[in-house]
Amino acid sequence: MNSVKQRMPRLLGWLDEREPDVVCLQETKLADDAFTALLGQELAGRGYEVALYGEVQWNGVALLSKVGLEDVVTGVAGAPGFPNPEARAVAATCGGIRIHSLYVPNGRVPDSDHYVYKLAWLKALRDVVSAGPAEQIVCGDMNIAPTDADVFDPAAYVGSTHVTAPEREALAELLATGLHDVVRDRWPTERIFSYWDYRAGMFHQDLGMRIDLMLASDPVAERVKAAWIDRKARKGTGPSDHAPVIIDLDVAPDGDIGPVVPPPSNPRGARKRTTKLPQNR
DNA sequence: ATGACTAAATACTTTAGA
Repeated sequence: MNSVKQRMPRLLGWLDEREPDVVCLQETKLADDAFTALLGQELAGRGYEVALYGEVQWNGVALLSKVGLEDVVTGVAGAPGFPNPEARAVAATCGGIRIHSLYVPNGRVPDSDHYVYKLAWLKALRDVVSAGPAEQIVCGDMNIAPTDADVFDPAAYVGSTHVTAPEREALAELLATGLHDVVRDRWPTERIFSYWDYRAGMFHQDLGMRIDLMLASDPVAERVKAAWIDRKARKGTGPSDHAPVIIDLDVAPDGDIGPVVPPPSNPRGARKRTTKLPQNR
């Protein structure tokens, strides 16, 4: 979000456009009471239950759900603070899936105190996910580009955080609990970024990084029918510097995630689409 | 030239982001 307060009109417009069942927000930069005062009514009116873990100035995460919001846990058990606990994780069970909305620490400079904090935080996260149920989604601003294909120019990031071997190893250990990077799996060779620096026209030149990830366990990954980065949401006036990542899940055999919607009756017969769809860029 | 842009607290500047 880079401030939910600054992004409120865009957020509400995006919710109305996409109508997601579950939404994970990061970098809300708002204390919980201020979040509720600002957005409580707007979200309730759209059918969302809300779980919040915010603070006054920085960080802040949220989970919105139309399909249930049970067993809410804030923070990551066993994770360090910097030095105090920071509002970087909220988890809940929504429609039968354990969902984690995460804002992984930045790391700032390799080998700095903040970098050590980032790695320790990720290790604690791995342990929590490892002990979690079979159906999980681990998502948010992971602040790691999984491979060099996930940055516009690997040479530009040498010596920077987000691409170092220990960070990528920490991500690999998280994935080794049984998670799939479902957006990369869907677009194995495409240039796809989720973050572009505000400066120097980086977005307009498509010079970015893919650091916002949607990681799903096996039974959830099997239900992914679409997965993409909503680059359009980064355009226009007053955007965040990140774009939303979206996945569309098929309804589970037990009906998890939303009501089963009957197919529309179409007495005149289905019409074939003949116009070419625009590219998502 | 560690610049550029955006946001926050508290404040007219510093810290943070990545």
